[in-house]
Amino acid sequence: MSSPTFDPIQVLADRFRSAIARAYPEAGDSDPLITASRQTNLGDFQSNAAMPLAKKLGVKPRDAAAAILKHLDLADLAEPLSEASIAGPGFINIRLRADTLAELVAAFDTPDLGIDKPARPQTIVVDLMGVNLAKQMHVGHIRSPFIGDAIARTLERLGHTVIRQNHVGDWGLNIAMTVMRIMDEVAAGTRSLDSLTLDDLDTAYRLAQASCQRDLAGLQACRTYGLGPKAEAECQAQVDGATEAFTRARQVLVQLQGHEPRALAVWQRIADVTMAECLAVCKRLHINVTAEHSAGESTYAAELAPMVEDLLKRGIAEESDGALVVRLDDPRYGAIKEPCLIRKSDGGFLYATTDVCAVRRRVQKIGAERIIYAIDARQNLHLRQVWGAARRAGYARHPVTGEDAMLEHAAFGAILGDDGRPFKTRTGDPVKLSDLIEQAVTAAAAIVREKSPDLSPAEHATIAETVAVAALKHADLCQERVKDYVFSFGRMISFEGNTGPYMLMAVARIKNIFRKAANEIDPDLPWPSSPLDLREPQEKQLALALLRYPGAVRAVGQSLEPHRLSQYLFELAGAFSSFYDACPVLKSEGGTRLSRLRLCSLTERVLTDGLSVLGIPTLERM
RNA sequence: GCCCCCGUAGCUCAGCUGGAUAGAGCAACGGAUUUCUAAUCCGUUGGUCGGGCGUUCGAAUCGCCCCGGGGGUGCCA
Repeated sequence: MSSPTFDPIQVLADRFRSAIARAYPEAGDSDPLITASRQTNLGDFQSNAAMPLAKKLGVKPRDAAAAILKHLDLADLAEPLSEASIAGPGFINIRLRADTLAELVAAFDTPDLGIDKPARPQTIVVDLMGVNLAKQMHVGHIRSPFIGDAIARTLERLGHTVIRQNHVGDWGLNIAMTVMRIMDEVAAGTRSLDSLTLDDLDTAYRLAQASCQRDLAGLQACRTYGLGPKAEAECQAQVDGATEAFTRARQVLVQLQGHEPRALAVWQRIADVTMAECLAVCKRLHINVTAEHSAGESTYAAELAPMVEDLLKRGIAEESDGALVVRLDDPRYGAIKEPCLIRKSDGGFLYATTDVCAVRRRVQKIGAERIIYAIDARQNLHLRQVWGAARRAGYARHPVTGEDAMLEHAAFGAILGDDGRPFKTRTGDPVKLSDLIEQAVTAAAAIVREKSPDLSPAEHATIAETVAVAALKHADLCQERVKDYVFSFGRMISFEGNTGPYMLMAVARIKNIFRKAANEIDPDLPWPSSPLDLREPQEKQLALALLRYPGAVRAVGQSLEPHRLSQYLFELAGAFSSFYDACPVLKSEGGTRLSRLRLCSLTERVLTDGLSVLGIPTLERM
């Protein structure tokens, strides 16, 4: 739990709780309902306790507020209370004393910035990537790792044990088709495995898909409309060819399943090429996903048949039209009409089979008490089916706690273009991720060169890279994840408003103050521990904003919505900008300067820490 | 058909377990710079919170019914 020493809401809640208990002993334990005031002209905090209390006891709300006030002693914390502190139907407004606020900020000024370890850390699996072999990464792939990594970092920051899982799509018939295609090309001497690139694979993947796709509709049309023997023969040839290719692809899949060395070598090469690119992108975007987080579908392949046997034997799975399903009508399993299909009538397994198997491994072997899926919102039904099946099978029951793991979908919407339709290039192709990053870096570089001409080209390059990455990630993470959002290159890279560059700028300005301070001021000045003197309104507002940090991080841990932290950080940066404008730091003197330096330092630490929790890198200067 | 998600200012979006006159940013307009980065700050203009009914002292928030948009829906992943 949170340490009560720095949190004004906790401190006030304690006082209100006892005041309420004295004013209305018959009321029992009543929530003081302390919140930060929305209008700062009325106060810093407010209690909404009087209204529900009055209702419960059948008295007038304002009378209840007056009674609470009568028993409330905040003289050491807040500015004097009076009748005027009661507003509207019974709100009680509180303004903290500057010295109290200073004490709270000093208590908050610890290495962990008010976020202490949980009494019992949880083991949490975050499913956050899911790239597919042989497919070029495009913008559609980016939300999962952005959001998933931010959630993972948040939970780590809160003291939990987080296991990232990159659920790589590296198995199944689609992959076998590509393996077949590459094997054919190698056999024909048109392809060298050594020089294989992801672009090559992307092309091969698409060609392979097409070659296995039987155009039955076309053939039917030829016959129906009598398009002539030639057209019909061509269509027939296509269908025959596709049928043959499809059959061969199935054979390749069998070879892969049997670890046939030649097919497996090609598969391994495809996996290596894809993963190298994927992990390089992660590294460049400061996404904490590395090789050790890979848990591809192929690693579950051998477990599927025994698992399905287990389900069948225990009567959890049943046959239906030749297929094997797990029914989920029971409310305990989600009350889902559509059953979870785990084996096709031809004996093949489906992605649901693998996903059920993944729940089992994550809970039974990894020990997950909570599994979070940072996955496209469209997968919601699929996930609920998988969870229902896993719970029904007992796979979700934690071996130690004996309780079902929490299974949560951190769903996200699509990235749209200006036209409100899914973000595509002018030609209609998906936007390649590497192209998007390059474009962002180029745009950032142009701005940095213009704004900071005094820096070296090497510095420009470094800064542009970081600004671009921050802009991209921030543009995604500042939005409510479940909604679609409109991607705007100009808005993202802008320094105005709630953007990555604006946030980096706030950090860089503070760093700049300390750079100057180191030159112009005795470096031994005791600002890190000097008393805070919060006399200006901007100083108070900044202090109040700082104290909200732990709550903002916890809110993300609970809601799995990183935009809440982003929103908070933007508000903190705004409070700092107002402070920066109104309160000179280096030009002030004595205690004021020391106090302001400490305030700056704290702000910088919170901003940097908060951005790092979101996975956004910061800069010393820009 | 059934299920899920979304609808807040001209645009892009916040709005916490229901709380006061619904907030930011952009755009528009007006100010502030011999200044620690003006890449900023301060102010003005702008909204029947998709519509209705209900619960409540109090609803953008909770419930029900509509309207509009998107998505999913047994043998692809």
